[in-house]
Amino acid sequence: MSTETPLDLKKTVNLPKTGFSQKANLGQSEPARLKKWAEMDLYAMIQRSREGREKFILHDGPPYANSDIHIGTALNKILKDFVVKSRVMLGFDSPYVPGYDCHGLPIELFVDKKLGAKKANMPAVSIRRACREHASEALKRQTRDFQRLGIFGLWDNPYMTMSNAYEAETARLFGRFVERGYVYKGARPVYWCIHDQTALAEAEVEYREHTSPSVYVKFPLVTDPKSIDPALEEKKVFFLAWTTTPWTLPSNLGLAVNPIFEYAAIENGDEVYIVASELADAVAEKCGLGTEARVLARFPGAQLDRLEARHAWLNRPSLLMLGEHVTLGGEADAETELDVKEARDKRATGKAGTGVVHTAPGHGHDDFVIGTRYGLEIYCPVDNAGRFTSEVEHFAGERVFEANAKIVDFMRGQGSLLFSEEYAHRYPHCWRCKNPVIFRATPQWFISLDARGDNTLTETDEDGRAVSNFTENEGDAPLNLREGALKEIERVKWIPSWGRERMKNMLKNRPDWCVSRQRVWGVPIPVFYCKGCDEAIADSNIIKHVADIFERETADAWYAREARELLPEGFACPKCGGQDWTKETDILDVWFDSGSSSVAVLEKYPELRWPADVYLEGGDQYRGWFNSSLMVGLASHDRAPYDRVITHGWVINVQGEKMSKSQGTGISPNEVVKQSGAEILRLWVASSNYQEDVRVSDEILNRISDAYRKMRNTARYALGNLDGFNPARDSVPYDELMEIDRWALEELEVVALRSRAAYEAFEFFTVYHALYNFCTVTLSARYFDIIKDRLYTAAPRSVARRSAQTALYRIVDALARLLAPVLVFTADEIWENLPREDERAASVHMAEFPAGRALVDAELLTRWAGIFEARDVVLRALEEARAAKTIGSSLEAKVIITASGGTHELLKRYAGELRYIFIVSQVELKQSAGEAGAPLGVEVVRADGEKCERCWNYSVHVGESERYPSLCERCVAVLGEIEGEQRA
RNA sequence: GGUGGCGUAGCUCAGUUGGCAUGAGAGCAGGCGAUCGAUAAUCGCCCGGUCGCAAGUUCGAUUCUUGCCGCCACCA
Repeated sequence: MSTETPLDLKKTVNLPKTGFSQKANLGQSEPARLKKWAEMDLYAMIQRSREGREKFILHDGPPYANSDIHIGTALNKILKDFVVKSRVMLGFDSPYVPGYDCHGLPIELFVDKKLGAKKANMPAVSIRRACREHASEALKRQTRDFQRLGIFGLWDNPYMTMSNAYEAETARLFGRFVERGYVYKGARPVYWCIHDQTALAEAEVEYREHTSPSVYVKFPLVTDPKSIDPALEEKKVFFLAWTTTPWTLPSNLGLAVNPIFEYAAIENGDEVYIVASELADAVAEKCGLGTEARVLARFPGAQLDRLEARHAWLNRPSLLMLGEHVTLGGEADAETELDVKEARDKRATGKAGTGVVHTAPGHGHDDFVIGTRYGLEIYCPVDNAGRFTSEVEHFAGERVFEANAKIVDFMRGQGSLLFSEEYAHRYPHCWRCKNPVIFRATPQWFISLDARGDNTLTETDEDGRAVSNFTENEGDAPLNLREGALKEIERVKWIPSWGRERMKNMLKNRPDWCVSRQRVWGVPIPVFYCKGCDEAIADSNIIKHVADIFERETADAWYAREARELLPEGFACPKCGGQDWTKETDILDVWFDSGSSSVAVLEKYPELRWPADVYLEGGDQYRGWFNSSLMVGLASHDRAPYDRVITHGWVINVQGEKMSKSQGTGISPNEVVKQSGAEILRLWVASSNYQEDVRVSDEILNRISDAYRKMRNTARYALGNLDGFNPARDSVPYDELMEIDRWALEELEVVALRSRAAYEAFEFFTVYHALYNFCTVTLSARYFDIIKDRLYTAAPRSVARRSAQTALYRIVDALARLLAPVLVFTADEIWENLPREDERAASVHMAEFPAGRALVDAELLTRWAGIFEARDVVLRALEEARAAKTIGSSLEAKVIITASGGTHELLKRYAGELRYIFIVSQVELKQSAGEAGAPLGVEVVRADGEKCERCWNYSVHVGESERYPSLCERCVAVLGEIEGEQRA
């Protein structure tokens, strides 16, 4: 026995100690850590650390460089970051080159507004400069915000669709389409303002109240009526069409009916009208034929295919066509594109139609599509100012809106009008001059989806691999773009899997790709026209020449230079030999720009490669970027530029409505970052099932903050109890660990396996829930609570304590790695606060996920599942005792358990441990003769003996030591150990 | 209107190849309590769901089928 003074009991308790603070203070700590990472150039370090590893390429879809980032943009970028970081930690070389979509209408419109009236007199080059500046500004801000979110990537050198190299490549790729025979010039209806005499984009029209004449027009059947139904023999049969744009009637070339509708022939005196059966009564009433239609015959719409009618008054055929776009009820019925919008808003509010749709291919989108399918001319006898051209009988020179009334009068006089009335509806207007617009076919450049490419690739790429795999058998005609795309869609992996179906459906019915835009902020369509003979020069060699100029000077060269300077020297028109040229004024659709990225980026950055392993974007990109990228991939490499496509849903609020900035329902990512930290936003993304729409609200973010704190505290507890622990020196071999410590490690193994698998499958929400549940239930509520006694009161270097520390160390080390892709900042902070180890990487982001063992000790886990079941029963009993005021703290309790059969055996095996597992002072185990499966009997009484001053357990041995009279036998022994160590 | 998707506790998610733990789980939130040696922490107990609605198939459906409703995206 020592004669020294007894130890200060408080000081012999091993309380947690760590530099890892409880409060995260993310608002300040995150920027500080970002600065540190920037100084050490962590991204480059990560890249170097993975040199030579298998590559995994996520190709960034470029966000639009217009405004500040939106919550949806944040969701997208954070998900991408999860992918890249987790692939790095799975051991891949996974670089990330972010990009920006810089051209296009919204920027140009913004600049228009800023320049105001000045713009009219400005040269295109100046406008483009202003656009370029605007995009640069926006992308700088976005870059700053993305970095603030903890997203790692090549931020110093992102790709920009407006860079000279990119613009040049875009032009070259257009040349590639030309070379393969996919490009043609044709007419297609677009919004047209007859006041400003310009085409308008969808975004440039606004809907306002407008009154139009609503007319029911008779088109006489030319085909023998008895071929439809014998009952119609010898009758005067008419198709009855409805429209609110009578001025498009002179351009009528056909009538559309829905093949799956039933149609009826209704009688009116000696005339018979064909309308949709379901609308027959409504039409009859409207047109004054009585309240009930007299039906002579009924037949399916499909039966009317390709029958011939005559124009309502012109001596010209009007072809019967079948179209799914024909609907019943609502105002969309007999309409051109202009009114279809209306139907969207008002859904079948009134039955104004007839089920027979007047079709003018030059004046409506549906009309155009169906007209093209049936080989009709895209007829548009209306000039830029909205006047009928001279070929229009009776109305030449009339302005279309004024012509409406004249046409109605004319039809009334001539007998083809059955009924007309004024009709109020919403109609598109020019956003600038506020006048109503029309739909009018104008010349545009198209990429054909059905033309056979007549110039298949024969080249090899840099790796010497043949890049043509379009045709499997020599001699077969090459697939066209549509067929090629469908084939590739089959091969690509879609996540979620229904993406394939969706992509296919979209592709099947899509019309040719109109790549013309009548704008200046973009890549010009590099085509020349001969002034002498009007020949269009769309030639891939010429385009290559132009692209090389773009490469040096940006595409501004198109506007800054004369045509002659852009063409090879001495170039003459192959048709007439002329040498005077004009330049095409249209620019390329921005989707062509971004669609070019796989080639313009993946093949240009040395760390990347074509094709990409994965594209990851919102579901709106099926028709957008996924599609345009696929087209460019096919034209350039005969293959999709991606092997996998992952899509995410939209960010919506609690009511399930989409986030809207204008309605103030949006949550700004920058606000969240400022108030709560980027970690919270990232954790929110991880917690959500992104494959569906993702909900966000203040409440949800608060929950996430709570979850963050819980995980942080869990890590902090482990770190605090590892103070002074040296893994190399103090670790206890696995086989010598106490069983509950092994249990914790087995549970860790299960979670680690699960998380790894979830990362591999891009199921981050599974990672989140697995890790969060592990922290709260397995660790905090169970393991940590149970080992607390041992950690605090056992001798610091005792095997018992080191056993727990060994487990804690491995757990928190693994936790940091597994959390790293999500909690980028916090995981790194945990990493820093782990006990030093020589081979530890400078940042958790250079480390890999825990390797994981193949085998888990399932038997051990099953045993402990049984123990914890019993524990739950005991805890309930303790709660009752607490309510009865028998005990307060659970250490004041002694638990008497009665069990039978297997349960008894199990508990007996751990008899010595039970008091620690239940966190009570004493446990008495009794065997009952009850049948197997009988409920556990639990009795709770006051613990025997006195409370030990040091460990707070109750013991009958307190007071037995003279030196430490207030201590239990355990603590007396521990203090002896400590004193021994101090002497040594 | 077309195509695709979603709908399990207040919130985020599990789960059910249709019953074989017949009583649908977890965490958070809420209520009550314990502790005061993870402390702007920690632990426990309790409350909470007619698995969107309605039919059908079946001995039996939240799970299968159909229809409907609601919400979202793309498109017309």
